[in-house]
Amino acid sequence: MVKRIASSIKDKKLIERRRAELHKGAVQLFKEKGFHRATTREIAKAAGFSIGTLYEYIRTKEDVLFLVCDAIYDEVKARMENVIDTTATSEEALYQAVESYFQLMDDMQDEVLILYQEVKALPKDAQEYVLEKEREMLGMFEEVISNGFPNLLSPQEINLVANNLLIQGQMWSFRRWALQKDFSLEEYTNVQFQLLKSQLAHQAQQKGGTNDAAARSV
Amino acid sequence: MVKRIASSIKDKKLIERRRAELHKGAVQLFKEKGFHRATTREIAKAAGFSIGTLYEYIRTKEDVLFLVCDAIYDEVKARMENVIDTTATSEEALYQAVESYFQLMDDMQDEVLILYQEVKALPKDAQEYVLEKEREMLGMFEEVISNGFPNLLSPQEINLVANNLLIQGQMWSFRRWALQKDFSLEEYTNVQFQLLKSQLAHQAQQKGGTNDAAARSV
Amino acid sequence: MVKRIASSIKDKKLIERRRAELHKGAVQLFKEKGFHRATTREIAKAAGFSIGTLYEYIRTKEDVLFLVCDAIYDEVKARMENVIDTTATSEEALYQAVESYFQLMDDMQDEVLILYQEVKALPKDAQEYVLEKEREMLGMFEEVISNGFPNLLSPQEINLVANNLLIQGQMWSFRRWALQKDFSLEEYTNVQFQLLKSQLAHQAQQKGGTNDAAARSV
Amino acid sequence: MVKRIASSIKDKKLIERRRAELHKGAVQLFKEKGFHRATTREIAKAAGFSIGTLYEYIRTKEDVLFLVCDAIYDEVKARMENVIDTTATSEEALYQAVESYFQLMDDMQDEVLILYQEVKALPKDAQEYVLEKEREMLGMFEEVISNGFPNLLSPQEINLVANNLLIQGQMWSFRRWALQKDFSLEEYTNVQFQLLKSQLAHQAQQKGGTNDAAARSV
DNA sequence: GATGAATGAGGATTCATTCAT
DNA sequence: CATGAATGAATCCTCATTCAT
Repeated sequence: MVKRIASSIKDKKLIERRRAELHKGAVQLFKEKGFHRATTREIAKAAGFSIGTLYEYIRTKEDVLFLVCDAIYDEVKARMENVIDTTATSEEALYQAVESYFQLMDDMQDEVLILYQEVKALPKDAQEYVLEKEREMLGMFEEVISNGFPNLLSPQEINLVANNLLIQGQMWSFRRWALQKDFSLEEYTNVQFQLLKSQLAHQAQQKGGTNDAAARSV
Repeated sequence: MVKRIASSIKDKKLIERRRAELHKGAVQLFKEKGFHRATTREIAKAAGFSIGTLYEYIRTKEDVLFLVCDAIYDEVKARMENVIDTTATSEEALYQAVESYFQLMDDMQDEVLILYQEVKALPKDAQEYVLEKEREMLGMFEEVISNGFPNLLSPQEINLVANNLLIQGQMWSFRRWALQKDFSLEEYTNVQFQLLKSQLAHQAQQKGGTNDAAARSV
Repeated sequence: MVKRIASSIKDKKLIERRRAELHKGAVQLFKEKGFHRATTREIAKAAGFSIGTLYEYIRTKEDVLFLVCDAIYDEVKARMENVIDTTATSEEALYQAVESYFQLMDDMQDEVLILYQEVKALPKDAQEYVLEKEREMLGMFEEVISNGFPNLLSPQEINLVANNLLIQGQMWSFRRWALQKDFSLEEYTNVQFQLLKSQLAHQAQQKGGTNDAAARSV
Repeated sequence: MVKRIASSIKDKKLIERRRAELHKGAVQLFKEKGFHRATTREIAKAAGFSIGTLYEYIRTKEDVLFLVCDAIYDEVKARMENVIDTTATSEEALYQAVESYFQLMDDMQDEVLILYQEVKALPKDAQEYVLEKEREMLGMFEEVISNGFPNLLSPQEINLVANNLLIQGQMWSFRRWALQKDFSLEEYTNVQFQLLKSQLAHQAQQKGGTNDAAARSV
């Protein structure tokens, strides 16, 4: 499942270091000009090395984009894993997850935007790889939801709520023009929370269960 | 606010006809290869005329993209106006609007995808124009919501619910890989409805109002 | 067997004209710098058009080389066909053929040299095509020899004599440094003739045939 | 006339050893890809050392080619000197020389091919050096011919027969596609012998000399 | 109005060579 | 002596755009 980018450099540590520099420069550059308008020379410059050196660490321009996308998911995963307890049975776990996720999307706004706008520029197999990563994220949220509110939602509903949450986080980045002038991140998080709670609480009510977490929590 | 694409052709009818052909060919082509990978020659061919003729109806390649985007919004607007009654005070009006909108997003999946992936390739002023169109859409939904459920939600909440609905329609297209294998459009619409209703009903309940539409409707 | 080079130009006549210009410029250039050292821009310039125009008539740099090689064989074939009578049963026919061939090799010295030095730069399939052309040439000589001196030589001997003649013509070009300071073309032709005659005459003698053309002719 | 390739290494033995490795790897590589398509990195790898080390033993890529060409002539010379007696006055000496030479060309097919296809890639002065080597070879053959058959042929005829023999040996390599499917090396040698003898015998006959070696030998 | 040949700026990629370790 | 990371000039090719017919 892991996709490796070939490099003619032998020193593994060096590859890692250089690619981190590359990632940083490229994100900045892609944010400004987009992937297509950025030339390989500009990418090299932004990363702080020569065009020749750039090509010691990648094979094609598309590799740079993939490197960026891959690194984004690595960081998202790393940060979410620190925060999420997929076995916790409390509603708190869900809220905690959502809050952390929204915070993460706020921290990585530029990266998320790039992800949204440039994936289709990736070669087909890399696109597939990215989708797989998204599916992992989705699975994580589904788990948190179903653990937090067992027996409350149908699998289909869980799936949909997870999808909704996922893109609500991402839209904070790609619809910033619509949201960030009316909401602070805290407000955004709170209101989306409130609406989510309403959904769950009402569902719980419908089920009639009085000992139900969602119902109580409202 | 309306942006006009210059053309050296005088006959208005002809321009319209040609641009319709252009739109159709271009959408198909952009769906397959994306805007950047499509060459002007391919665009001309897909539209059924020569490269020389293409440039009689547009000035730059970006114009083609803008033409496509513009036409999308024109159609969205036309179809939504037929269906939406922004003055209706019934919850039904909202549900009606959402259902129509989701149906529209299903009909225009390819176009929506292009919109999502290629706007950043537009020149800045055209991007601004597209954002304005999105704002109009947003305003429309806000109106339907606030008319359907007066006094139920705060302006901020209305804004957020409208944004959520808008992208829920669009994600049916751009997350089709995650949604369309688990949902038919009808199912998708129904479940999202249900969740929306839950939100509104629960909000109504909180407000304690017994004469409230949302509360009754559940 | 015919290999076509793709072109985006529709006018067949134009293609032919332009490619003739291309051939002429390229031969001159390749003679001076060799194929590898010649840049595509230089090729375009030598042919009298822009780099963009060059690529309207070929797809890759290698195509230029193939075009040149192909044109060489076309001309060789055209000129030899005018001169050779493969059905003639006279020794004169052979001598006539050889003389014309040597003259041709003299006229096309630069082209022959290019052929010798650059074929291996062609893509595999084009190399195969060139070999096929050489085989045709070989067959032509074999026919002239066996018609000119029926029953004198074994097929193997015919094959070898044909090969010898073929490269004796070509070496006039590629070993010019060794030959052209000691021989005029006429001398070279005469001496090689004389040696060839000796071979045939002696073979005839060996066979004891007194009515044999080769024996008498000496 | 000897061209020295500069090296920064002091140890003469080491230089010689390294260059032998280099020669071996390079011939193999050039045979497969040709000189131009082979990169210096590939050359280094084929020789079994690093790119840095390669450049300790040569100064430019062309040096590698020259090294190869030079080594070829060294071996040709060494092997021919063992075999040829340029003072012998017997026809046998010539036949002996030719047979050995053809055998040598068979043994060094790949090298000969490289020589034919890549000399023009050498710098001008190196090309001159190679020509000089060829002239030496030519002189050797001329001597063997004129010693073997004194007074039989004019200097011009000797020159031409020598040239013919030389390239008949080489064409066994560069026209292998035409020859090696119809002839074994032995057959090729025998038939070319026979034809050569015919020439000489007939010449002798013409001269009327009855005590002549060539005439008797047939 | 329509056509398509011509243009050349621009961009991705390669690779011979160097030099610090 | 050996290594291999770094360099950037050089090169092939593409493609948006123009304009004469």
